[in-house]
Amino acid sequence: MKNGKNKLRSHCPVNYGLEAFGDRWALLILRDIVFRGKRTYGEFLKSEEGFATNILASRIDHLIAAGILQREGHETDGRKDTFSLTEKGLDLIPLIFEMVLWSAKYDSRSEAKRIIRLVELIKKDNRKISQKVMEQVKRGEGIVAEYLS
Amino acid sequence: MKNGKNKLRSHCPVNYGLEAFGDRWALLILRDIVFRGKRTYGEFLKSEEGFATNILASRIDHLIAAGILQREGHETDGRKDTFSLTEKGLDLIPLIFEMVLWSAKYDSRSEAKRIIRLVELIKKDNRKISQKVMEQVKRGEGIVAEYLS
DNA sequence: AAAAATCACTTGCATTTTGCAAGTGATAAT
DNA sequence: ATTATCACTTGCAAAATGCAAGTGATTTTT
Repeated sequence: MKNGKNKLRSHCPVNYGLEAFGDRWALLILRDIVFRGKRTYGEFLKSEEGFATNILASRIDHLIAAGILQREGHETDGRKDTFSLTEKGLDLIPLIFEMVLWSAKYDSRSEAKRIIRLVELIKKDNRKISQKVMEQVKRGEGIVAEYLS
Repeated sequence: MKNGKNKLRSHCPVNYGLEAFGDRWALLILRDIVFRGKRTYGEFLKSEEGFATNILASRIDHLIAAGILQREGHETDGRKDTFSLTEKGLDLIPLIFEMVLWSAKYDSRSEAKRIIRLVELIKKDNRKISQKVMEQVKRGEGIVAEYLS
């Protein structure tokens, strides 16, 4: 991974996206925030895909440098920081949802089966449901129960 | 990169997408096909981001194993193969378009400025324009002139 | 028909990135 | 005061990447 200070290889929109968030681990952090309402380093670390501690730290730094994530001190525990999506990060939700749609269609064992209601809503109007979810995530809720199963 | 035979780390829809096409180079191949109408190894190699020859070969293999790309013999030149998107690959176009939208919004130097018309159409109705572009790409046209500038 | 060029790779090797285990220093809980 | 928890960093082996230099199959040029 390159850090935010290196110049981009190109300003092609696809390449820009890739360099900003298109890293395997970086996108999983965003998923954890959006779908699981996670907010701290320790919570990210518990993800089933298995972050290495150094990689997680470096990806968080990268996302912050890219203006996608922001860090604040934890309200009650001085050891922790709280991470949340900036406006720029929230705007990635429609893209993540398209990814969910695609995987739901092509992965026969997709866990998207547990969020059929949400998948239907994305299919119907991604922009609309994304807007709604962006508000929820902004309030720190993650994907709420109403979309599950 | 892991090859198609390794099992997935998870069937989370986001992770599935990442393992299938969510590699820096893999997505650039798709971009080259969709936006530039490229079809051969040599054409991909010329991309401004600079593929290494071995990486390009391995990513093509990966995309084929993932069922996103397909290989056919070139019509007139026996040294070449022609690569094209499968149905599964074409279905990634809406996702790529969301990426373009996001980059257009946040990269002040985005080359998306040269496809303002297309960006507007995506904003208005991604599904609709994607459908149209899918047909064009299927015919081997890449993004056509009407969307440029 | 022979020689040269093109094309799609593969190979070898140095550099970079990853993944794991084991710290470390700060805060919190007991 | 002592121990645990948390968010990292460090060190190092293993894997992936990037580059240069092949290689073998066509195709083009002479």
